[in-house]
Amino acid sequence: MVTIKQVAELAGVSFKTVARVVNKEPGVKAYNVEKVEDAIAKLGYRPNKAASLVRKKQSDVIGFISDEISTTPASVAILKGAQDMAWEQGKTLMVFNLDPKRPNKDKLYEECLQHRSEGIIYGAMYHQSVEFSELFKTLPTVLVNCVSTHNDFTSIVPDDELAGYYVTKQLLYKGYRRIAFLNLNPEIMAAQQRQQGFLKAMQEYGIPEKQWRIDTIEQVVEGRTVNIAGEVAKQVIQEFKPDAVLCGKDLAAIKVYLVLERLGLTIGKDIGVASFDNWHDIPEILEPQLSTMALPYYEMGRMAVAQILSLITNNNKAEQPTHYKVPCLLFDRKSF
Amino acid sequence: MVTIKQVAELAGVSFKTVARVVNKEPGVKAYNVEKVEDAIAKLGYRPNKAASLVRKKQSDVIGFISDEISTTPASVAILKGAQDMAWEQGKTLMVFNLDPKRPNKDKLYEECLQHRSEGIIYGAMYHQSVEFSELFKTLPTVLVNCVSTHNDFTSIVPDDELAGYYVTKQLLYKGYRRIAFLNLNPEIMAAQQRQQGFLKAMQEYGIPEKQWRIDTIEQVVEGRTVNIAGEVAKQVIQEFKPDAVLCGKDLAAIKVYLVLERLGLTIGKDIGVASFDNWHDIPEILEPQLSTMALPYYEMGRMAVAQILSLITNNNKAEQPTHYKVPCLLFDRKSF
DNA sequence: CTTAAGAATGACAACGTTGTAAAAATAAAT
DNA sequence: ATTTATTTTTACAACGTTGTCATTCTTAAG
Repeated sequence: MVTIKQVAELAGVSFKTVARVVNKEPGVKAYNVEKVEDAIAKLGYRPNKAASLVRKKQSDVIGFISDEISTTPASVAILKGAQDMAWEQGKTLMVFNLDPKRPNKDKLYEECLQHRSEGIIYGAMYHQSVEFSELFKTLPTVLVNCVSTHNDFTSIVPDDELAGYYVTKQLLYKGYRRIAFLNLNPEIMAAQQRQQGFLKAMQEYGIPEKQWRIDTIEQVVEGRTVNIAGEVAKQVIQEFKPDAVLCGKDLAAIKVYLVLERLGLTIGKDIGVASFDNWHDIPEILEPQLSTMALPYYEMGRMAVAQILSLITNNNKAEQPTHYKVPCLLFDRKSF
Repeated sequence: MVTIKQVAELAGVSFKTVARVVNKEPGVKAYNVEKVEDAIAKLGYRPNKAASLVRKKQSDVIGFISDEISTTPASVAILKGAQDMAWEQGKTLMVFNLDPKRPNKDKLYEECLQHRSEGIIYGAMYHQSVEFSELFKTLPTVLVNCVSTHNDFTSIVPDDELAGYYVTKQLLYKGYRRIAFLNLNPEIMAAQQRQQGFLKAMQEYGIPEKQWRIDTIEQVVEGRTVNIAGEVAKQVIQEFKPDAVLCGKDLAAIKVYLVLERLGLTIGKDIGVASFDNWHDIPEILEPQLSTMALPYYEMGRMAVAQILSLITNNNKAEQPTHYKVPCLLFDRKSF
């Protein structure tokens, strides 16, 4: 690899002058700038970020640790948002995935430390509560889509309660009065909070208990989450005969659509369907198109980097960690 | 940040001895090892990878550049595979996404060069042909899910022709004789090659032209790809009345399922459905479960890193680039 | 033409490591 | 006990940058 000194030699100036040109520092004669730039182009010189870091003690790298996140399509958007923001701010993201078999967060954190990351973002697949060791206090650290069990980190999560409340209210507002909520695994915070929002809306409208029903579409068997949306949907719809179904995720809504098609019910007329996620093409591929609460993952990713940067500039001073709840947006289509 | 010298001072040895302990070099007295390890623990020392790189000229970093890949769920698995393999081999992946608005591959390549990446993986969203500048010849470079327009890079792609051939043969073998192929955008290599495989199988079985039909479920309007699976599926099924439908992707299969449910046809009995992708939970959430050709993205990601490592150790010597076609696996479920 | 001030350039230390070679300590052989 | 061989430790240069400060070159003023 060609170094700054080789460039200097070819350009016939001192290597410090080359450094000035490379870093766009002022005070270099135009003819020298030209000579240097020619030499750089000719030799194909690229500054060595590592050497620069050693001297400057500034890596411009932010670590991104995720629990499986980058394989789950729903929350890939977090990564994308973080990456876009990081790039805009002249930072580079270093991405690590937890090994699902031996999930060792600390090991990855160590890796980030060795690369002299300036901060760490930890992203989770589902909105949940996660335990962190003291090690995570080393650098400015922000949690996305999860909170710490001791609430001792700045976190960015979707406002699932508000989302549950809002979509339920919309259902009620449009006149639906017998609603089945096919919720996610209740161990997940998202499920709990949405349920609270759901209940709050029910209460405000004074809907009696017999007119709604909550079931879970995920079962945890030996640590693995099993999707039972199919059977549950069929059973709930046939037994309870709701006039609207609220699904915990778009994938479950597919299942509901299929059941309803088979029963000959017209979605959006005979029965309403709503959901959470707004996952890629799914809501638009369904017919009628699915109305769903979009989870603001992309925005959350951006916010995470923004928060990290703010922590860095404030020198991570131990003020109270902040907990951000990002509102979700209803994509109002045709299914209710 | 604490340095090796501070550790040496506390341990009462020279900093070179500390370096030996850190790098597990032999020839340090046991009592010194202990003193050093104590000091390291007490001070929380972590080796500075950047400083190490400057001296050793070995970054252990592999660059991963993708065109939108990490936002498209189908191929996120590539990234995961690459990351797993990299981690196993003691390498770190540095991930960059192309900005879809201003897709400047070279800029990201430059970034990797500045970090002294040892090699670059370029991953594409769809199996396609991509043009690369000379810059990409700088480091050992491997393409995943795409090939270069001049075939001048080692590439790893799914064997889409074989996949198309195989799944079609399976359909024919099971007795289906009137098959509609709802193919992806024909500009994409995946679509072209699957079509070749499809036709080859048709020919081998001597199926006359009138008994099959190929339509496209994606339209390119002003650079944007628009999904028209819905209308096409409905139209083809009603007009052509196939006894089997082969879908270009699982998402399109959802659409086909919905159409068939409405028409009262029983999938797997009245009509067969097959697809490509094996995308997350979708094939299993459908009923009957969808038989689909799984694209070997995870494996391709792993292979990419393996190839990079082999190129690195062979010093990237300009032998002919190799083109790997990875076979796809049929997940044989219940839909045909 | 001389001088002073300011602009441009250069010399060199420093960053935290690794690599090399020399020095010191220990063990083995005489 | 002395010498030799071996193991362990240390001193110091090197890596490619950036930061500091001294030096040289320009330009303008006297």
